[in-house]
Amino acid sequence: MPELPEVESVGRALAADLTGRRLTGLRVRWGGVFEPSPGAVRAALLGRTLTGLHRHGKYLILRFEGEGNGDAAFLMVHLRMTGQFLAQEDYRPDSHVHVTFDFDGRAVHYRDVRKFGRLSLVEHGTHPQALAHVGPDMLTVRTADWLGRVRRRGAPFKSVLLDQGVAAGLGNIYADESLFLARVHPLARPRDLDETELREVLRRAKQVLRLAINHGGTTFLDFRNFHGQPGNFRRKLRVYGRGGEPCRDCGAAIERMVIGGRSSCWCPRCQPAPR
DNA sequence: AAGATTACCTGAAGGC
DNA sequence: TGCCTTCAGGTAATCT
Repeated sequence: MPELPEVESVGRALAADLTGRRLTGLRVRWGGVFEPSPGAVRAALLGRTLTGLHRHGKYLILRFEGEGNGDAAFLMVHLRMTGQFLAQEDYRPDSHVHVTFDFDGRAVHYRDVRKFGRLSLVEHGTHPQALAHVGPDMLTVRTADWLGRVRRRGAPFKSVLLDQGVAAGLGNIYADESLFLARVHPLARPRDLDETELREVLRRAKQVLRLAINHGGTTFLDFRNFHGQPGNFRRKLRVYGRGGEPCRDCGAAIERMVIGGRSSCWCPRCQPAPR
């Protein structure tokens, strides 16, 4: 599932391959991925050049310029659960490929088995509001800003980390990993922790995100990897998906429970239960 | 009004 | 050519 590190990796690959190229074709098999509509996206972007790509949390924002009315237009991408961009030369689209972009003859396929992902047109004027509901990026948020956002929260820390309005980018995997590294129980409430503990959670979150980026992410299919193999961070995971298995640090059995509707794993010895 | 629950989707896995 | 249920998780909408 793409979280911040996987989205970062996809974005880097897209930027490296497509920046400066012109969108010459748009083949749509299932128009439901586009907001507000395939026609609007086609009218706004076809014939224009991809001039920049930016990531914020789990969003990718593609900037298109040239021709048109002179103003830049943006395509805001969220891969949700199973969205992928694939560009292997010999790739044969299957029934889950909903859109194929042609960039000067180079085909880039958008594939999404569960159809949760969205490719949203953002017109020039509405650009500032497009991400208004999303908090600062988890990788670059300033400590004082983040502390102010979490300090009074009474929900389980696990849920606060997943709240993209607080800070954007952590998903279920890296939220569990961050709490393990910080030695904080997922049910601990931010308002009950002291500032040192809160700072440690943020420090560890940034650390694990950077580490995962350097390993190519955990589960996404990198479109530059013609084998379609996943990133290799999976083997580094300390608690996520390891319920019942021994903690790599202390050997205790990793526990699992549902918190805020999300499967959550932690080590009962390394992350003692809150009082 | 923050916190909890459900809807959106499909495929894998497991029980029987 | 087995059928059915459960699970997986990001976010928006809908609840309490």
